[in-house]
Amino acid sequence: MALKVYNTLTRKKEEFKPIEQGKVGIYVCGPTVYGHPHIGHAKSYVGFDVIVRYLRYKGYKVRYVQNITDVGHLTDDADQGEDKIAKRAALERVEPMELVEKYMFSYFEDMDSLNVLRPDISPRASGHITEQIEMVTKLIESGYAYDVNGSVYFDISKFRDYGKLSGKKLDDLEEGVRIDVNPEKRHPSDFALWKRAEAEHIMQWNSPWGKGFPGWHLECSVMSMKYLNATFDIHGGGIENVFPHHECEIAQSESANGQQFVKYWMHNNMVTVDGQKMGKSLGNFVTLKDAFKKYSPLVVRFFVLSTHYRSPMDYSDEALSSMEKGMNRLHNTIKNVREMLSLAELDGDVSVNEGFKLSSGRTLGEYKDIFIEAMDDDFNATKAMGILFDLSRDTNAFIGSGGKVDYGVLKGIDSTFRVFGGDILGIVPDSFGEAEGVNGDQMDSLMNLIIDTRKKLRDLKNWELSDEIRNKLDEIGLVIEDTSGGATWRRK
RNA sequence: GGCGGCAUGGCCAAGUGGACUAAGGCAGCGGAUUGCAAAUCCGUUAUCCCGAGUUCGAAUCUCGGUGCCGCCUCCA
Repeated sequence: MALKVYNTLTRKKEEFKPIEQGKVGIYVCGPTVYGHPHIGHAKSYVGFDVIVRYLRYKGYKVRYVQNITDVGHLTDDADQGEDKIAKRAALERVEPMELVEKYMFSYFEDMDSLNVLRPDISPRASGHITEQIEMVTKLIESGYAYDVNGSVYFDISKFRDYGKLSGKKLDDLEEGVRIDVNPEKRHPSDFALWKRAEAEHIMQWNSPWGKGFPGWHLECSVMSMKYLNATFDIHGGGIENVFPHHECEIAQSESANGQQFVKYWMHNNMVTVDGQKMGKSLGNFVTLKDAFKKYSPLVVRFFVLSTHYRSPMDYSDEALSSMEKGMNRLHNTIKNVREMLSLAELDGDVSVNEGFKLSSGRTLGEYKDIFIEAMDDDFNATKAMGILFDLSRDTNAFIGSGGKVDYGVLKGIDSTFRVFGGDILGIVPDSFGEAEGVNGDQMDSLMNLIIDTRKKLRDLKNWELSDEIRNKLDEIGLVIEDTSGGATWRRK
């Protein structure tokens, strides 16, 4: 079975073949840290998290680089406008780098909550000014860029392939210009590699062209090539960055090196909120911190994965709460399995039995096959998640079938959930933690006491009181389930 | 105006020519189980926006509509 990846460059699914056998270099456009991360960040970075996790599962040694943009991203991509960081810093009355620290931590905090693994390198644009200046120099020397009054622009007419990623033609672009053309540019689509800084601009560095700061597109080229290679395997990002950002990255990188920049371009789709585009101007931004007040981060992750990474995702309360119920059901199955298993393992080691035919007719080995088949098809985590639900139903039927349970099968089920649900999709925790502030053992003892007491009441057929206890516990979020084998409890 | 994408059951969402008599989740309904609940299991709820065409065969390809969305300005 071969892994297939949809490549924006060719607009086709292609078999994934890394440049260097057994290794993958992947660069994903990171956030511009001038505000708290929002649900769009979750879609993007959870999506790529699963991609990276799966590549590792497949045995690749992956180096995952994701930048932090802390300078140069203007409020207007036509190279006018203000620097987003500087603007926001002025608003919050802090140093730009203070602002950057604050929101970078906020970003990592939320990503950690979403169970997104940290990139191997999180390079910051402001930490790579020297390298960026070097690249601009190289482009000027080779005739791809020109400097005007202390700003340097990339000369788009020198790069024949401009538009190969986005499918745009230069002629068409000129037509639709809705913004004032910067008179310094030779062609309206020429883009800034280096910007002259006005005296009052807070962030500026010395350069051969005077004081200034790097253009936004430059950092990604410089940092990806520094930590990966002049040609590397995967470059990812949001679909809205295909043009102009990634197109410009290609132009400057391939001009500088005379070789292909990226082999596979991967783009994830956008988020809408209640069917409407989420945008600053529309004021319908959902920050992750807000979402987490209502839904656990794992629910948000679950929700993100319920839509394929290349499809748009609509955020709504209805969708989130239906996901929450689904996730709880899945987790519940796994909790039951682990409980039974831990009891069984008190009596000695259990060896895995993968060959057992579950009631769907599938064995665990077959589950593994179809799961991998789904993931191999351009990381179809949505389909893969559906397979986990199939396994959940099979598991429940297996547990509830009565008679003696083969613990080897249970152990196989548990490890299947751990690897596919946990390691790869990141939606199944290693352990289901206890509520904070309450000692787990104490809580268990307390609940066992209540369960024992209720059993006595129920033996006396005192339904009224035993039901009252069950209902009251339910109200405070503790669910008692009376089964033929005795009562169990769980948190809602 | 230019370029690109999407349209699947009540809702969300996989599936891009033949095991689809269309996954999975949520919601609903019927049944099993239960003292009653809960949980769980079983069954049940769609011919894939409209029209024409290609094909032995189409949700899946082509053309023409209709609707929505994205990029070309902010934003992952």
